[in-house]
Amino acid sequence: MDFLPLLRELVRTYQALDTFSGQHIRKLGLTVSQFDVIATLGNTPGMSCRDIGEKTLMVKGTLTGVLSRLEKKQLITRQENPNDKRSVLVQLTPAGQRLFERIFPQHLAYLETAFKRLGKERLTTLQHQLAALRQALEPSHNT
Amino acid sequence: MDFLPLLRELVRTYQALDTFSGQHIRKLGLTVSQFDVIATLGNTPGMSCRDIGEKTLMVKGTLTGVLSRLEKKQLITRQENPNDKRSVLVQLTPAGQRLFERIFPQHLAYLETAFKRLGKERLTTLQHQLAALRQALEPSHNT
DNA sequence: CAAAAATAGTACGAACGCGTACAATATAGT
DNA sequence: ACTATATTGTACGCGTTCGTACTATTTTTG
Repeated sequence: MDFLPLLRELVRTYQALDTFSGQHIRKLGLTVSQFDVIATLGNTPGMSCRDIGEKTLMVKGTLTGVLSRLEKKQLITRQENPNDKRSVLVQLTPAGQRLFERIFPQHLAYLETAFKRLGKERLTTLQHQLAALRQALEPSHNT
Repeated sequence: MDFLPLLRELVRTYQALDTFSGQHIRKLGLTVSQFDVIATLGNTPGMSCRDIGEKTLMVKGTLTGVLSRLEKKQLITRQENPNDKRSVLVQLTPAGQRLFERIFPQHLAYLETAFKRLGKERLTTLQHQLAALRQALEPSHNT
């Protein structure tokens, strides 16, 4: 049971990130998930739900709801994709694009205030160590 | 923006842990949150909501709902605390205790299959590095 | 002691998050 | 071509998560 402290620390750190990020984003009028979608779609010609889910790490069922709320806010549009009628082309509206341009750099700068305290070196190390842990937890590794 | 890959990896690893743990727990008939509460209360004389929240990293509002569902399943009881009438004493029922004894060691062993792949050394290192990141993200550090 | 501030839980609404089931379409296998 | 299978997205239900407001008690303070 040597791993329990690490397990707890992982949860706490994740929560700390979510709180830190979320407090700022909520002031800008979005949720973290909504921000992630806006940030993903910014400066692109649009993407399918599948692609957005891959980038934002949301499962498709979750994404449907988030997109609907963004659509209601008139920040994105959903159009049919002529090449594949199963899929949907999601794009920022002009208002969505303006919002993106306003808040994305601002939020990145905000995040940087925290991360710059850790050297660039440590960021990479930590990232790799997390990846190793993740792989140990992933099903492909459990065959 | 050097930190974005780390940020993404943190989320992915957290999700991987949740999925890995959750798949097993759901088979045992509980959610991860419910399991956390059961595991926390096991082998104790009972605790207040405040203490449970501290151990499980749940905020009190979340805990209320989780406890109510466990109460409905007759796995815990809520009793008045005579010393402080604001607080509540939460305890496992006999059924809850039996469930704890049955699934807690089992789930620990399950988790260990993943964590044992990383040396004990790496567990500690990772834990400390996560703690450093968390502290950079916490409000006390932003004064 | 009396008023003010802190603490313990609950209530409630909004949004996730995930698993499952489903309909529509596309792709493979034969 | 035709059927079996895979993929895309939505619908839905359950449980969580969080913020805010609220009640009931301590505890602190003037």
